[in-house]
Amino acid sequence: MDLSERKLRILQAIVGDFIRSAEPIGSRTLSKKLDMGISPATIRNEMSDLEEMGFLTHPHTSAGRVPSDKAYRLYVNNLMQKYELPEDEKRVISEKITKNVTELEKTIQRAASLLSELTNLTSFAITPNQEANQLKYINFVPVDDSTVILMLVTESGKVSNTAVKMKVPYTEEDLTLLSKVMTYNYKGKMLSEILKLDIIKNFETDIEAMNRLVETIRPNFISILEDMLNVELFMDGLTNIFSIPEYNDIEKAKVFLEMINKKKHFTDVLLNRENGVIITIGNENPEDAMRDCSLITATYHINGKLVGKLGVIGPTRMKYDEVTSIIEYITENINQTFKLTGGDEDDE
Amino acid sequence: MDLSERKLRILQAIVGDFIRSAEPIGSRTLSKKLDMGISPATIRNEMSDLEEMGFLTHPHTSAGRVPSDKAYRLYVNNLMQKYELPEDEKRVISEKITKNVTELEKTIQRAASLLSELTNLTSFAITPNQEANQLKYINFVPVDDSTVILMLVTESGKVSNTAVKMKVPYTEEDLTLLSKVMTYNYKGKMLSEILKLDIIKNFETDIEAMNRLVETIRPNFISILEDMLNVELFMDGLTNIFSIPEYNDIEKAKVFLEMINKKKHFTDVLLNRENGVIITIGNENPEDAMRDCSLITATYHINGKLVGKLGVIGPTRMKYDEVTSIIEYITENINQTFKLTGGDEDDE
DNA sequence: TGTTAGCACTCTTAACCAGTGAGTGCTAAT
DNA sequence: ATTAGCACTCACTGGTTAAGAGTGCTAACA
Repeated sequence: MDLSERKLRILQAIVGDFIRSAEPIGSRTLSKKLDMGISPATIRNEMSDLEEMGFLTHPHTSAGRVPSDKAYRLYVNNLMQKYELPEDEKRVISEKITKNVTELEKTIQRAASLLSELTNLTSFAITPNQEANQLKYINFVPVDDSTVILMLVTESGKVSNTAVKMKVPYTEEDLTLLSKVMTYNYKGKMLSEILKLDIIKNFETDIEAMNRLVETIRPNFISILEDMLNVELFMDGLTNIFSIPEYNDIEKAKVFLEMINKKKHFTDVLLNRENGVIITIGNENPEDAMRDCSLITATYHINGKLVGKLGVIGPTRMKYDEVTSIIEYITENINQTFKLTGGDEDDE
Repeated sequence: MDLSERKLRILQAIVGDFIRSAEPIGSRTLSKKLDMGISPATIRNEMSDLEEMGFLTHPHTSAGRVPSDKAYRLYVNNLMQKYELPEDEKRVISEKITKNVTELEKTIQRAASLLSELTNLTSFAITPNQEANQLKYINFVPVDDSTVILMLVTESGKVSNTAVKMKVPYTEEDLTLLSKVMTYNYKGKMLSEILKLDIIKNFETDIEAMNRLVETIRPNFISILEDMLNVELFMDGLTNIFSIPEYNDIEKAKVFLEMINKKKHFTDVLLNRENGVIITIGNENPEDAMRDCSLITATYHINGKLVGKLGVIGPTRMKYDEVTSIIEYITENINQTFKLTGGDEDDE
C-alpha cells in the first residue's frame, strides 16, 4: 500500500490538528474540517489504512486517532511548510541577542531564555566545545607577597584565571619571564593538546628558580585548563512543561525533570548530536528517558569555528515548523554577532 | 488555658509522628504510641484543647489531627531535641567541602548539592554579598594589537576580568602606568562605593593619552564592577519535591517550582533574611507563595567577613532537627575552609 | 474532678453501576 | 470506490453504597 495524495492530506490534517489540540481526532470532525467532500466513513477507511502502515495509533477502541512518531517524521520531512516568523518576533530576537554583548556565556544564556519564552518549551544551550580552541596568551600577575594570578587567554577571546598561593619566593621579573616563555611555548596549541600530551608535566626551563615556580603553579595550570575545556549548560523554561497536557501526570513530569536535571548526562547527549538543525522524534532518541520527547537542536558558530549548540525539548507533539524557525533565526543571530570578534563588542 | 506537661508531650508526639508519616494522627493510635496509660478519650479531650489553642487543625471532621504552623514553631523553639549527626555523615561533609578547594563558587555549589542530597529537600546557596568587598588590585594586560584584558582582584581573592577591544592606540607602558595609578586610587575602596560615588566617571589623570584610554575602558570597568556585585544563586535537588506527598498534586508542584525558579526574586528574599540560622515556618514567611513552605537558612563567612547564605526549602512538615544540624555542620565546614585564605588552598 | 467507656455521628475513600457520547469497524447498498 | 447505517466498544460522569477512621458528647466511675 502506498501513500496516495489523499492519505497524505488526511495525515497532514491529523498531525496539524493534534499538534494544536492535543486531542485525538475522529473521522467525523476530520471530514468536516477537510471539506474535500469525503464522508466520515471514507476517512475511517483511510485512517484504518494509515494505522496499518504505522502512521496512526489508537489510544483505545472508541477514541480518535493520534499520530505516531513515524507520522511526525513524515510531517517534518515532507508535509510541514516553512513557517515565516512574524517581523516583530524577528525584531525582538535580533535586539535581545545583539544587545549588550559582553560575554559569550551571557549571550548564550539569554538566547536560551528567549528560546523558551518564544516556544513555551524547555530550552537549553551549551557553550562551544573548546577542544579546538587554541591558547593565545599566558600571564602571571603578582597581586601581593604570596598571591599570583594565573591568566589564560584563548584565540576565541575566552579569559580564565585563578589565584595561586605561592609557596616559593619569586620576583616580578621571574613571573614576566615565565609568562613570556610559556606563551612562546604554548601559543597556538589546542587546549586539549596541551593537556593530553602532558607537555605541562614535562615543561622545564634552563633556569632552576623558574622550574620551582612552574612546580608550584602546575596543578593550578592543569585545573584551569581542564576547566576551560568544560562546556557549560544553560537551561530555561523548566516549568513550561507543566502547561503541557502530556505532562499533567505527576509521574511523567517527574521523569522529565529528572532526566533534564542530570546535567552532565544531558550535556553529553547534546555533544553527541550531529551539527546543523537536527530533529529527533520520540523513539528516534537513543536515550530511553527521552522516548516520548522530541529534541530539536541547532548549531551556532563562534568566529565561524568553535561550535556550540542550543535547542528545545518537549513532547513529540510540538509545533515543529514554528520551533525550528525560531531556533534557526536565533542561531543565525548568534553567528552574526560572533562573526569576527570572538566575543567582544565592536559593532556599536 | 495553659500548656500542661501532658499537653506538651502529646503535641510533641503528634508533631514528631506527623513529620515522619505525613498522615493525620488519631487519638487511638496516639494513645497506644505514648503508653502513658491514658485512654483515647482523654487524648481526645486534650487534643480538643490544643486545637482550641491553635496548635492543631482538622483537615475534616473525621480525620486525625495535624500540627499547625504554630505547633511547628513551638516544636522548633522548645520541644525539639538536638540531633547529633552520625559520624560518617560528618565525615562525608568534611571531605566534600574541604576537598579540592579552588574556587569559592564551586565549593558553595558543592555544598548546596550535598545539602539537598542529605536532606532530600531542595537546597540553595548564594555567594557572598560583595558590598563590603574591597578592591585590591587593578591590572591591564595587553593580549594583542587591539585587545586588552581588564582584571580586577578583590581583598577576598575574587578575580574578574573581561577582554576589551581597544579603539585607541596604546603602549604596554601606558597600560602598566594606568594599572598602577588606578590601583593606587581605588585600592581598599569597597566595590559598591566605587560604583556609587561615580568616581570612575570622574576619574582623570594628568596625562591626556591616559585619559583617552580610560575613556575606552570605562564602560567595561563599570560593567565588570556591577558584575562582581551580583550574588550568584545555586540550587540543587529541585526534583526532590516530587517525592514529598504534599506535592503530589501537580498544581502545588508547579507553584513551588515556579516560585523557586524566579531566581532574581528568590535571591532577594534570601538576601533580606537575617544572619545566623533562621527558620521560618509556613505563614511566617512574608512571601505569599511560600506560605506552605518552611525555609531554613544559615550564614557562612569568608575570611570571617564576607557573608553568604545557604539553606533548604520544603514543606512545613520537615525534619527540623536533622536539617538544622546538617546545615550548621556544613556552614561550619565552609567557615573553616575559608578562614584565612579567601578562597585558595593552602591547607594541603 | 479528672478519666474513661460507649455510642451516635461525620466525612473520606473505594467500589460499583448505569447512562452518555464519541468513535470505530463492518456490511450492504449506491 | 464511496457511503449510509448500525452494532459495538470504551472512557467518563454522577450517583449510590459500604467500609473505615476518627470525632464529640454523655454518662459512669475512681
